[in-house]
Amino acid sequence: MGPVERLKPEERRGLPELPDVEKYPMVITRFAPNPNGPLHLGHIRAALLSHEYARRYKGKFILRFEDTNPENALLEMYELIRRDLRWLDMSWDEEHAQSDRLELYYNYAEQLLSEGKAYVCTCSIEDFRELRDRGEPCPCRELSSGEQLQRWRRMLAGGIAKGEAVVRIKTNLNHPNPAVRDWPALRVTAKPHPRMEERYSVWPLYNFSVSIDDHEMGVTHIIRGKEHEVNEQRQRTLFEHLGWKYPTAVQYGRLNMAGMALSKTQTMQGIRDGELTGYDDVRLGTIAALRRRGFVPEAIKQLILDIGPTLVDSSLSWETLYAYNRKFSDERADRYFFVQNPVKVLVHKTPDLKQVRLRLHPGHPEHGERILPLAREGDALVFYLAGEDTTVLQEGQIFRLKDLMNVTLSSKGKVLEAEFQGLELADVPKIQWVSAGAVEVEVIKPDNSREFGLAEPAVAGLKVDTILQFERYGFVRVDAVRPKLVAAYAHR
RNA sequence: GCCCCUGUGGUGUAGACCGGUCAAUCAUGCGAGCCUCUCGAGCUCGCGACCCGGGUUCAAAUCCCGGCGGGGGCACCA
Repeated sequence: MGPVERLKPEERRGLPELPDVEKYPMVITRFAPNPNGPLHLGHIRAALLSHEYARRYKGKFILRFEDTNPENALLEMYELIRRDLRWLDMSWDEEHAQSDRLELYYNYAEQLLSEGKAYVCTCSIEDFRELRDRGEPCPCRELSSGEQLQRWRRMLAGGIAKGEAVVRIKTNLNHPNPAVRDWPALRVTAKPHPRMEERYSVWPLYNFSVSIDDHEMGVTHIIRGKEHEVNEQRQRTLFEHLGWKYPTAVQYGRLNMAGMALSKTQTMQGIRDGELTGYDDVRLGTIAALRRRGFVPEAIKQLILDIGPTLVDSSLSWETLYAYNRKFSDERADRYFFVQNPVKVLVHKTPDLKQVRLRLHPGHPEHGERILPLAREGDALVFYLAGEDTTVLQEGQIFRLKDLMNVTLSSKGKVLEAEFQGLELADVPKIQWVSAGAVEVEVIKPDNSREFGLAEPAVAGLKVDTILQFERYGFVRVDAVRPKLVAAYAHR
């Protein structure tokens, strides 16, 4: 139906246009991770969207480490995060760490205190909350700016212990959401910072440093998760105090991966307890884990961009990720034979064959060939077949050793025996096999369980990080080659 | 409890702001077939959705109201 109408192919896929682009001379976005844990799919969504938009509008993309909590920032994370971004082919035009910018935050804090737009609160958190929930000011709020500055200097000089004082931004005390009222901007911390060590003991809180940096760095579009809705309201109050224009905000919903814990806290806890093997434990949804399993960055990127910046929560299935990944892996991955739980089979009455040469990739002859040598034992050729394949086979059944020969299973006794039938391609079940020079392989499955088997000799020359397909088994990445070959499993 | 967001097939999305061309897009999934010396890939065909109820209108997935469902936030974390 609609024969003419249907021809219209102009259906635009990809991200929607960013709002307000015309209001700015240049689009500037940022990715602002807390270096307290590994990046996962959820973080990457923020990064990828921000990066993609910056590139689309020929703007600027900033990487900013939000490391203002000395309690949980981890030195190793800065580089792991950069690595993950590079792996996903993201480049950034500027890089900052908030821990380098404390003087800047202090200056603004002082300005706000002297202008009566902020105050140093020494109330206990319980007392403050009680007043706040009633919409009433705490006693500290009423003090003169001179007294505020005095308190502030005492904070900076180390005269106030952790938890004893906090700088609050004044807001409307009747704001409908109590969480927004007189929110905290800077606090005293006790632990040394991984980068700055003992140099500072007063650290800004998220909403304060984010606001200042977004303004100072000229960020035009803030793309972030909807869990920041209330934070945005808080930040707007600060922008008003300082007479700044709030950037355009774009929010997206939560991204759930079926059956996968994306939580940073849980991940870190698991690693500490030894429940998980590391940031790249194959059970995790971290970028490091996906990389380890052999997912290709383009697949992850395309999937995330296809989901786009929708405000609705999405729960992704692994199947979808697999489908995206197969598209890329299938093109690139060379093929090899692998038999899980190998079972020995003797094939009698065969021609005198020594080896067989096969293409590395069925669709790409230019990838080259591999050689599978054949082992002989007396008058028979020796093969190893996957245990599961042999249990299904019946005595008398004819099947084909793929790319080699047809045989009939003659005995399923203690040793499996078969008889040669012919070389010509036949319409019978085809199964993978290995013979001489087979290599032991350990496969790490996505649940971190192990499977063992033998692969053809050609895999011995593979390097770590190679992505390949074990035919009829799945796509894997070479995770280690010594002391033995270990492969991490991605998917079928 | 309080503040806020959201609801299109099994899943992820397009369409919604500017109602009609939407008997609703694309992908994935599932089913059938073709192709292929892999249970992978590719090709063809098929299955499958506008949360519910009102209202506005000649006309509603699209606008309004109510209900129900899902989610986020209410840290001296980010």
